[in-house]
Amino acid sequence: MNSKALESKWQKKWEEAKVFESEPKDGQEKYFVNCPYPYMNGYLHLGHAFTYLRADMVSRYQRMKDKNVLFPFAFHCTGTPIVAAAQRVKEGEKTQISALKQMGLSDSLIKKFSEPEEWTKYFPDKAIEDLKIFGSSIDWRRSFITTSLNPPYDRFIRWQFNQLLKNDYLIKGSFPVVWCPKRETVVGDHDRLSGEGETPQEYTLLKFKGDDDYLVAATLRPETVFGQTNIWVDGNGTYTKAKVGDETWIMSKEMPFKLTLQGHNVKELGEVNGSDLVGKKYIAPQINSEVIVLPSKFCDASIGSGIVTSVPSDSPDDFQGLIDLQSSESDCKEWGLDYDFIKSIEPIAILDSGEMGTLPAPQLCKELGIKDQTQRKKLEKAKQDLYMHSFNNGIMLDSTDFVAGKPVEEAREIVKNKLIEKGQAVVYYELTGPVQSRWLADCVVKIVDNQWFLAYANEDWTATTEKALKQMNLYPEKSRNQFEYVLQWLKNWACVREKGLGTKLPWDDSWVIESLSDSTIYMAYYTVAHYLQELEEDQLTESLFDALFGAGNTKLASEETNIPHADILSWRNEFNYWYPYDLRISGKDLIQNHLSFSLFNHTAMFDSDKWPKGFAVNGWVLVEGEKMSKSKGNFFTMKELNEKYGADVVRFTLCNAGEGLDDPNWEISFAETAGKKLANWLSFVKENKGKGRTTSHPVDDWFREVMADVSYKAHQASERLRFRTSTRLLFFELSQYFKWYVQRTGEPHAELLQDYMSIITRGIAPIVPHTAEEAWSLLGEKAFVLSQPFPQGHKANSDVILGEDLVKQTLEDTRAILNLAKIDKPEEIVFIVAPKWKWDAVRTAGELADGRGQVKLNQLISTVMPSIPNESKKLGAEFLKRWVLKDIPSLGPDWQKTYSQKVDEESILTASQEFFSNLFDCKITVVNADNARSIMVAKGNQSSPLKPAIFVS
RNA sequence: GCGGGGGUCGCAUAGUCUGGCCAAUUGCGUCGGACUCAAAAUCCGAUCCUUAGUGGUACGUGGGUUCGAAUCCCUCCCCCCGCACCA
Repeated sequence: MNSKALESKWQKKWEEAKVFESEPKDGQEKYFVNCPYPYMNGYLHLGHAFTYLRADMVSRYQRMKDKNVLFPFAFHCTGTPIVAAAQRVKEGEKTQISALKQMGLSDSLIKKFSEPEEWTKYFPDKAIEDLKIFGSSIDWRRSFITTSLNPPYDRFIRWQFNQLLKNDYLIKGSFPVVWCPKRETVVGDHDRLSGEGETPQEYTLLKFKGDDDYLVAATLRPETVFGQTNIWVDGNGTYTKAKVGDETWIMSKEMPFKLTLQGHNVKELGEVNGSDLVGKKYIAPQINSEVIVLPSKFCDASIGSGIVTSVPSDSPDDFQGLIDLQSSESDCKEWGLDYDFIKSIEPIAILDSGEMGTLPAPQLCKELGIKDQTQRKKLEKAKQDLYMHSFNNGIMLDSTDFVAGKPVEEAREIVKNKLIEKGQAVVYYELTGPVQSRWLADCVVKIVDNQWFLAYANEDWTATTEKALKQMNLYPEKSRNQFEYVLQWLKNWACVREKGLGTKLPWDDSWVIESLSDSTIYMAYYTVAHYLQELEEDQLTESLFDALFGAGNTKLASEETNIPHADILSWRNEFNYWYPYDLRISGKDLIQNHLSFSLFNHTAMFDSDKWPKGFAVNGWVLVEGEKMSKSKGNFFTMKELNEKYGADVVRFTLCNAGEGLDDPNWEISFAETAGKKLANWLSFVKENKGKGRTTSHPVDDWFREVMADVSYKAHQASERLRFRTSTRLLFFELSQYFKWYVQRTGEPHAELLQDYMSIITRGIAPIVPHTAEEAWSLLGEKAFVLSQPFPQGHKANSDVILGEDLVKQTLEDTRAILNLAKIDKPEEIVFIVAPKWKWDAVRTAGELADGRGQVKLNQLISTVMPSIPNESKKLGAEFLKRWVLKDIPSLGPDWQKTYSQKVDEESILTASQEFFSNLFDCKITVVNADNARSIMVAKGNQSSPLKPAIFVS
């Protein structure tokens, strides 16, 4: 039977037996595991598969630990990407349509994809298919999609937001967004022709007071106002004069529109030539002294106001502009400027930037050899370097008044707020870079009023959430630092959008709840999803959700909904049975948003006994060490992988790809060979069922202990979700031991052979469930292996292990010697074991050893020498010296324990004589050094306990 | 820059918390051998240097602590994740 037929055979059996349809069971401990639902704008890929495999392995492992396991799954459709993509299909956009074609969709199907609904139907179906073929142990009855397309879930989210509002977790404010003026709409990354990743950036717009108007200049560095010496304008440009509020401002032509979008009341009055401004004087903010307007070539009308405040001490542009003017009397004359006055302008030191000094801009310009202000590239770099450097290292000088001595990072906020307070500046936004919408318009920043925020910055809420985090299990534990940091660092989250699929805000249907905010407590919904999904819309009342998930009255809910009271009670019990969830598994990128949001919302919505119990995070799947991407051609969907390799191979290789926070690395070459390894296991089981000898052999004890030991370690690893370690131990290492065992005994003992097959089959069942089921049935078992106990084992008996280690070590040493001596066919091999007196000496040394295992040589010699036979006294002294000075340091602190065990080297090696002689095809002699033949005495003197001397000829 | 995680024998990974039993796990690759007419598969052995074995060098760089460091401390270099309206 090929692997695919085998896999679907077992999937069908599981489905028929409904083993994954989880129901509460009194008296059985539950385990609820889940992972974030995928976004439904495409097929599931290798990256999804990794996280979902982890969830599935945990789920199956816990099942084998006799837990009642719930593993549900759902589909995320909230947000703009689906809507945007559907819109593109509607508009007949080529790239979008060819992307769908590449997914293998037919033309007629693609036509339907102009409606978002089609996406939310098609891809979930495909995802279910992929995950079923993958062998996922999911309770599919509880699945659903998000958004208003699914009324029960929609009502659940509405209930959640009503609760959040009622309990003051939502606050209102304003928020800057990227805006397309042509389409009059917010522009997300998915709606851009260019400028992906660009965001609104906050500037401080400084106001320079003139006789009857203001010049305005935007800056990212308000703390540098103390160093202002002049103002720059484009002398050849044209500016606009406009009424802003009650004041008259002069600014770039583009700016009035931007100001309007940012909530200002603007009325344009007319044009002003830049040249008319040159030479005028205005009062600069904060320093309240007059500064002169000067011409420059670097003023950019598309950013800010097209007017720039000049701080030559800390801005390379400003410094160079000034130098250029000061070195050209003719230019000054042309602009009608007083050359002597211009020459008298000097940079004013305002901050100490450490290694760059107190006048960093002049210094940097000199260092870089900048000649004039037209060297844009060099100046741009200088600006970038200086900006970062000062921000991180700068300390404000004493002359800077109320921020003296403060780091730049702090001073910036303080100065900005002070200027705003005094009416000398306002907050103003620009984009971090140009953005073009797919409606071919240049985008700008718009301030959205009435924006709702989830108040994650709220200190009380944060404190409660930190408490919840403290009680959680984290896998790996070292991710805790990151979580702790994020909880502190999270700001209020703008949780509603103007467009996209989703749930409408209950009290204002012009807003849609955004995708990260409608997915924070839905794990609770899973517990009763299969009931709620069957209800009529008018039954989905607030009182029902209160009764199920909150403190609501079940009788009241029953009356309002006409749902039998007993049903509501039983649903409520089911929620109480499963919740809280035990583990949520996701990629590490979700620590800083989704997982933390989820924790916040749990503390807001539920009592502490319903707070999450565990998070597991993992890295991003790499393919052959590279990031998976469509452009690199190493992008794999679950569908194609399932088809190409079969589920168990994908599971096996993905599991082996990595664990912990590191990025797992999936290797194609391993996937190519892994199928054989699994098939080999099945044939091994088939061939060896019921086989084995019934007589006993000395090495049987060893193998029994090894199996217990490996099982023990694998169990420990699995408890920590380290399934790769567990698989390596059971599937690879244990089979190495088995090979050795067969080598040693010729034929394994029947009972141990059956144990061996049972342990591995059960141990790999969470990882490769289909292969394991098949193996289990080949072993003659009727029940599913998925409900068998996971191997637990115990710590090994070290005496037994040590004896066999001696044989292994001796074999390795013998091989090494034969190899080095270049002897292919030895005639005789002699193992010369250490004499009794050496053992006695070593044990005595062990008794004399201190806490660190150290032994004083003098003390040892005087204690041991009397009992060493006369003829060996000289040898004895040498041996003791070597033992104390060389061997002990390399053996480690607890070396005594090893040597205090009962090991009879002579009899162990003698019992292995046949093994060695078969292997080397020669005579094997084991002899005690005391009885060594004369030619071997010298060799025999080299023997140590557990390290026999070896003589080959 | 900030916060977090890393850099290990051709590649990839374990070991680091709790220093010594670590020349260091496992997979892949490579080389040699067995089987075969041959190949694939499978099995056995080898895979830092040196050597009739217990030696030398080595876990990003440079220092330090220690009898002893892949493991602890400090410097520097490099890589990955996140830094928000994107799901």
